[in-house]
Amino acid sequence: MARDAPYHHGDLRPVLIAVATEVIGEHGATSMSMRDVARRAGVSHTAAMYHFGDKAGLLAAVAAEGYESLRDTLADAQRRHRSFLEVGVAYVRFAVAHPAHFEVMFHPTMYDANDPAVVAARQETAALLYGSRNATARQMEAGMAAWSLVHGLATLWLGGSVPRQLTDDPEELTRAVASHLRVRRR
Amino acid sequence: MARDAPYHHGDLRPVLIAVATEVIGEHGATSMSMRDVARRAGVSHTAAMYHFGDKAGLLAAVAAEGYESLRDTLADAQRRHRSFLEVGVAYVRFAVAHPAHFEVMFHPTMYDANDPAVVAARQETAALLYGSRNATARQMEAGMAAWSLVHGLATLWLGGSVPRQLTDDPEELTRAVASHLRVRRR
DNA sequence: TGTACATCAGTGAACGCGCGTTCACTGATGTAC
DNA sequence: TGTACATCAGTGAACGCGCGTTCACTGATGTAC
Repeated sequence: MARDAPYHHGDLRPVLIAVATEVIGEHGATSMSMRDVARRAGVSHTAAMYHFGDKAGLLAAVAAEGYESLRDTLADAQRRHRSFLEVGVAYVRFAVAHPAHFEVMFHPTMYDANDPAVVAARQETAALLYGSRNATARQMEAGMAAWSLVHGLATLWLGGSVPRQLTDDPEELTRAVASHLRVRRR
Repeated sequence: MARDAPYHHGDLRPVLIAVATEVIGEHGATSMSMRDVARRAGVSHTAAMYHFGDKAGLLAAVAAEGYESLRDTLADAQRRHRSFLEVGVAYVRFAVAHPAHFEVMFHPTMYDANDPAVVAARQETAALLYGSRNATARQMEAGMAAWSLVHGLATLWLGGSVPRQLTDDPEELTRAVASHLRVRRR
């Protein structure tokens, strides 16, 4: 790979993000190092510094990609099913399918949380969860209830806190758990 | 402190756990180092190795202490109020008051999750959340619903994902959010 | 009441390692004229 | 169509640092006789 590699990689930035995501999935975000990521990408570690400035910059890129991907996933579920339950199911499915992105996204002290790309995608994601961009306090509370439920379920699942007896399938679990709750009409 | 310290500390183990918790609260669990903890406790870092074997051992002790403390907190709320809502409120309050313990507890890859003290306290905690030690699948699902809700809320709060407009008080938020949901009678 | 000895609880020096960051540099590419 | 030059995208060596682990050792304490 390094044998016939041209001096200019041509597409290094997205490759580094993908490799970083892979490493984070294996060993966790704080164990990720720029040197390891660069090594796996077949490139000097200073090349990674060039593209992201520092380690926090690379993690910010992972977080931004995660929020964008989650936003698209939720928007798609919303458009196809027009069902809040299905949005929640899509949320859990995303978390389980992309644990590395999920981990980084919700640990904003690890990266620059004011990164413009992160802020934009995160706001768009939140708007989908609150049901509207200019939600009332009551709407936001109801949105937080739903968000908390699926976020907690996803987090507990990833952390291995869900009893094995229940089910092997996170999607099935989400439906079963949600069936025990209903939104109160106030 | 190091000037007149006796050769035998006399109570080093709990002190090291407390210092570790402090460090984790400041910089996160993966940034915690045995050397830093020992340094802050005024003791050689090999003394810390002696008590916990390795870094994972110290984190297991923090997790065990966390589960025991959470178990006591939830049991107390249950005993005093006989209300599931109050148990949930106590859960969120615990997480916000003890973010370091909370962080370690739910990242079992960081420590030896089969540590007997951890396993015991964790099972007792789970039993409180499921409402019973020998719960049926339906009971466990309902328990997971409540647990997910408060766990998600606590996690999102600690991660800074709750909009500032809502409230500054996590307990108030928990009550407001929970008021939008009711348990379905099936 | 001594005393010998095992065990417990700690010290401090040394090791090799991977890390992030900095630096001077090079090779490839795009652009103005 | 050339050519000069700026900019972009990378290299590789060097730095100082903190880390976990290991090692031989020491000082204090508990226990058997």
